[in-house]
Amino acid sequence: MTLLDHPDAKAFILHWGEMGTHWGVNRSVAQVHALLYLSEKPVDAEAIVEALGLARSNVSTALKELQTYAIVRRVHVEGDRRDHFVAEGDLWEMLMRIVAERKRREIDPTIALLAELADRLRSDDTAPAHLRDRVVRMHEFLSTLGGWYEQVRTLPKSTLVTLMKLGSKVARFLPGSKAKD
Amino acid sequence: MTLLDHPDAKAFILHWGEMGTHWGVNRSVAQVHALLYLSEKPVDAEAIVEALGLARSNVSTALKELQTYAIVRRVHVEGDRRDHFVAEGDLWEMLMRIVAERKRREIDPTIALLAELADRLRSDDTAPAHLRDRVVRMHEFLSTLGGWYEQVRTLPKSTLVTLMKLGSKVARFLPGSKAKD
DNA sequence: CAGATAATTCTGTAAATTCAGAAATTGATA
DNA sequence: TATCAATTTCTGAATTTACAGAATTATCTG
Repeated sequence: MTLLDHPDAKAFILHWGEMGTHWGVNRSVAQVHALLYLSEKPVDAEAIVEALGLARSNVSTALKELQTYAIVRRVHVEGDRRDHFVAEGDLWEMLMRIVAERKRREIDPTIALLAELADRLRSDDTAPAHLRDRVVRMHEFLSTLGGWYEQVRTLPKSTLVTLMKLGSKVARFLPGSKAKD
Repeated sequence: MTLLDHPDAKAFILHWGEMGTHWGVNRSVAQVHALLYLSEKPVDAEAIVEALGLARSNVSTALKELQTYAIVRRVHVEGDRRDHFVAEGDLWEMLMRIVAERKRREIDPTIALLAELADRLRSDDTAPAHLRDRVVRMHEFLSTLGGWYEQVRTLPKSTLVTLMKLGSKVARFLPGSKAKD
């Protein structure tokens, strides 16, 4: 593969793989994603195998995982019966989808558990007050954060980008703020 | 330890430990943190060992790690020469510190690498245009995100809480928005 | 300063994760 | 419906990571 011959492409892919391992995604998954992200055209599984030196099976698993994150999709290339794959090119979109999936997998179940614990502790006289307080607080915190996320994700991307470009200047527009920096 | 006898405390700690493994922190570190978070009083290392059934060495390592995140600190308890530890109780503060540390450890080096790659690709005629474009875009994206974070973290916590409670309603206050929901 | 206790670092082992190859399945074509 | 390519699933091996215990270093007390 010609793309992979480029040392900077290789550096990107290797680094991306390491990043993955620090963020709860396995190295192969992250590398496959990096390769697809850099690639101009849809790539088939066999080409990924050759480019990254992974086993066919791993590539298959990685592609499946990336598709559940919805940051890679299967496309059909005319005159070729093999499946080809492309990565989401819009980075903002990519980030949103990863966040959505991780929330679904990990945060939501955590909130559910905390709700249960908090609920039980509230009606348990024998429970140490401090324990109750801490669990309730954590539940409230994550729920608030989750609720905020659910709201913000409904905003159009353009609004989000505007907000981000504003940076700390958002504060200016809040009601009750004397407009200064 | 009396706190740990409570089944809900145990459930919290175990779940927190699993969460850790999905977010790039090892189980012991997350469990020690959970225990300290739930505990009313400062806890010494030996007590943690007994409560969680970990080796003394692991507890030592975990405490060190939590201190580099600055979400646990050492406190002195009168009349006891052993070190005792307490977790940050303000959850918002806790989150900010974790984010800060992970950015420092993982995001900043990534941005630095991308800057280097993007720079080299810009002055490399032989590089595929698409590769250059993708790397440059990723660099810009992460830089923007990083810059946004650096700005937002300077805002007072109260402002941040206000912003969060506002949720999607922030959009209303942006210049050029016809105030509706 | 000697003895004791606490804390950290080092090292071998256990556990968990990742991954390659084999086997099984799917699905397209003739 | 038989065949062949493509893809996925399963399983054992290899690598990596987490951890317990031993050894070392630091700190406190009398």
